[in-house]
Amino acid sequence: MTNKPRRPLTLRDVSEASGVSEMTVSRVLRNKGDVSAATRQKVQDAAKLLGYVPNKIAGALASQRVNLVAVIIPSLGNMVFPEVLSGISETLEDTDLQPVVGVTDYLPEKEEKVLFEMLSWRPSGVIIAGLEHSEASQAMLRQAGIPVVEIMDTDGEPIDHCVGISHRRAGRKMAEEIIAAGYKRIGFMGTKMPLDHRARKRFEGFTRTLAKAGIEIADQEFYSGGSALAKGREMTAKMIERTPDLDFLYYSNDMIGAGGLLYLLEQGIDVPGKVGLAGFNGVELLDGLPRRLATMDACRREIGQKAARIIAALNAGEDVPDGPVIALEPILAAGDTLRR
Amino acid sequence: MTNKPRRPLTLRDVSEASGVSEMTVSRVLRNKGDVSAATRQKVQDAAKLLGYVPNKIAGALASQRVNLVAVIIPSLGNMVFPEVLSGISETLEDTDLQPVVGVTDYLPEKEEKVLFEMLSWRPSGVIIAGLEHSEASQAMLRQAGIPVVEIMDTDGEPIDHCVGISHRRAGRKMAEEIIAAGYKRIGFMGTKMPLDHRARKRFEGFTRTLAKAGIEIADQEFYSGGSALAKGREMTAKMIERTPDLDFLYYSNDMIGAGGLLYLLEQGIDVPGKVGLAGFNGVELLDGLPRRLATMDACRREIGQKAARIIAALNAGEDVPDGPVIALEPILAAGDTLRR
DNA sequence: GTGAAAGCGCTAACAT
DNA sequence: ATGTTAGCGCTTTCAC
Repeated sequence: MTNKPRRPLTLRDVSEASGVSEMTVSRVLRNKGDVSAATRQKVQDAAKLLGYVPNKIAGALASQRVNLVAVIIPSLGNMVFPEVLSGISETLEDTDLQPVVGVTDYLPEKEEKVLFEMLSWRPSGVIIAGLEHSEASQAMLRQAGIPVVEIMDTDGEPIDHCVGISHRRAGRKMAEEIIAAGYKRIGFMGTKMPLDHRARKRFEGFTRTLAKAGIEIADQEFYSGGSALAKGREMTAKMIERTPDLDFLYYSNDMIGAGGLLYLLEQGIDVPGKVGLAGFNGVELLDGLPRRLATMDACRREIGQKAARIIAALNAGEDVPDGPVIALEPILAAGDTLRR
Repeated sequence: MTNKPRRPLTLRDVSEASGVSEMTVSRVLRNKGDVSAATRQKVQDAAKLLGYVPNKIAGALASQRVNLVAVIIPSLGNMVFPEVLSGISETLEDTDLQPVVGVTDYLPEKEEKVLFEMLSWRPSGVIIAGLEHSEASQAMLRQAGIPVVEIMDTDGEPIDHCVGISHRRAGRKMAEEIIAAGYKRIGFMGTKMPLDHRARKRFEGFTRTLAKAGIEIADQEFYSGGSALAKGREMTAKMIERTPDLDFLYYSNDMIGAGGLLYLLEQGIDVPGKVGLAGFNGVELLDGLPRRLATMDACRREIGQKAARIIAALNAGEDVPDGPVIALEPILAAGDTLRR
C-alpha cells in the first residue's frame, strides 16, 4: 500500500515509475499488441505497486468504444426483473461487455430520462423492457446507431431486435386451459397499472378467448401498492364474498395468486375442486407453497440470455441468425390448483 | 425525427445548425453561465431538432466530474438489496448524482473486480455493502480519493463512513427476547454462506447470548440454493423430526422462516404455543402470511437513504454531522409467532 | 453575453 | 517490440 494521492494516478505515473513509454504501458494494461515479457512485468509491477486504476473515461473517449450495455427495466422490486438481469449478466460475462441498469418505475417520462442519460454514456447496446415507448424514446433508440433489443414482449413492432413471449398468447393459453377444465365463473385480479402493457395484453388475450367460448369475466379487482401477498389475500376475500359462485380465480401475477391460495386454504375451501387458481410468471417462490399454484412461465432468464447474446453478436460484427423477433413459448405449469 | 446518423452528433453539429459557438451551445445545454434568451432558444431548438444527445464521456473527461455513485451489493435476488437501492435512488433523485449498481455474488474476488471496474469510471462516491473487503479492495477504496460509505453493518472498522445496524446486537436482542419468553430448546436454520458476514455475526450474537443464559443451540441446519421458501419448509420438517423437543426455531432470514411457518401450520403444530418462530429482515412479504412471523427490521431503506445523503453532502463539500459511523437500531417485531 | 485556445487522459495510426 | 503524434468531444479559463 502507498500513500493517499490527491490526484488520481495516470498512465504517465506508471510510465515514469516503470521507465516505459505511456503507449507501451497502455498496451500492457490492455493486453494489446506485442510487448516483451520483461517490459510487461516491469509495467505490471509498477502499476500494482502504485495502485493504478485506469481512467475508462479517457480510454473510451480516445477509442470511441464503451463496453457498457444499457439495460432499462421498469422495476427491481418485482423479482421478475432481477431474473432477467441474471440471464443478461451471466451471458455478458463471457464477453468484455458489462450491463448497467436503469429503472423506469413504469413511467414513460422516466424511461425517456433514463434512456437519455444512459445513451449519453455511449453504450455499445441497449436492452429495454417492452415495446411501448414514447416518440422521443423511439427516436433516441433509432438515432443511437447501436444494437437495441426490446425484451419481455413480442406483441408489437420492434425498433431493432426483440426477445420475449406474446402475452396475448399467454392469456389465451391460460383461458383455453381453464375452459377445457370446465370452469365457468371466472374472476380476475391484477394490478392497477394502465402502463403495464404486458399485463394488459395478457388480460386482453384472456378475456377475448373466454368471450369466444361465451364466457365473460364474472368479477374483477385491481390493487396498487403494498405487499402483493397481502393484497392477494384481501382481494380474494372480498371477491369471494361479493361473488360467491366463482369457480376460478386468475391472478395477473404469482405473488397475489399465492396470497389468494393461502387465504382459500385457510378458509377450508377446496382448491381446485370448488375454486381453481392460476397466476403468472413461474416464480421460484411458488415451490414452497402448500400447494403448487398453476402458472405460466415467462421465460425470464432465457429472455435475458438471448437478448445479451444478440447484443454481443452484433457488437462483435456477427450476424444474428434468428431474425429480428424471437418469440419464446410461454409454458403452462398446471400445478395443483387447476383441475384437468 | 431526422435520418439515421452513422456518426453520433456532436456539439459542433448543434453549433453549426444554430449558428452559435460551441462554447455557448455547451453553456445552454448545461444551464451554466449567462446566455441571452434568444440564443438559448435557438440552441435548444437546434438540439431538439437534430436529436442531439450530449457525450458524457467527453464532458466528464474535460470537467473531471462524473455524477455517478457506485453502489456495490452482494445480490439482487435477495429482496433486501433492492430495498436498499430504492432508498439510495430516491435520495439521490434530489441531487444530480446517479447510482450505478454492481453485484458481487458474495465473492471477494468478484467484489474486487467490480470495484476496480467501477472506480475506473471515476465515480463521485462509493456505497458498498459490508465491512469485510480484501486488502486490495480496501486499498482501492482508500486510494480512490472519493467518499466511501460502507453499509448494512456496523460491527467493524469502516474505511471512511458507515451506516447500518449491528448484527451482533440484532442476534443478541433476539436471543434475549426468546429467553425472556421462556423458550429453552432452540434450533437454528440458515444459509451455507461463510462469506455472509452479517448472517455470521447475527449467529454469533445469538449463540453467545444464549450461552450466557446457559442455553446451547439444540440443533442446526444450513442450506444453499433453491427456493428459500421451499428450503425453509424442508429444513424445518427434517429438524422437527430429528429433534422433536425443540420449542423455538430461529431462521437467518424471513423467507425460510415463512417456509417453516407454513409447514408447521400445515402439520397442525401450535405456533407459538408448542413452537415459537422468528426470522430476520422484516420483509414486506410477511404481511400476507397466515400468521405474522416474528422478525427484526434491518432498516434497509433507511440505510440506503442515509448512505446516499452522506455521499451527496460530501460531494457538495458539506460536512456530515453524525460522524463516521451511523448505527441504526434493529427493531423487533414480535408478530404472532413469539409468545410473550 | 459570447468566443478562442488549451487540454482532460487516454488510444489509433503511424513511425522506427 | 517500442515510441511519437494527433486528436477523441467536451469544459475550463481567459479574452473580448
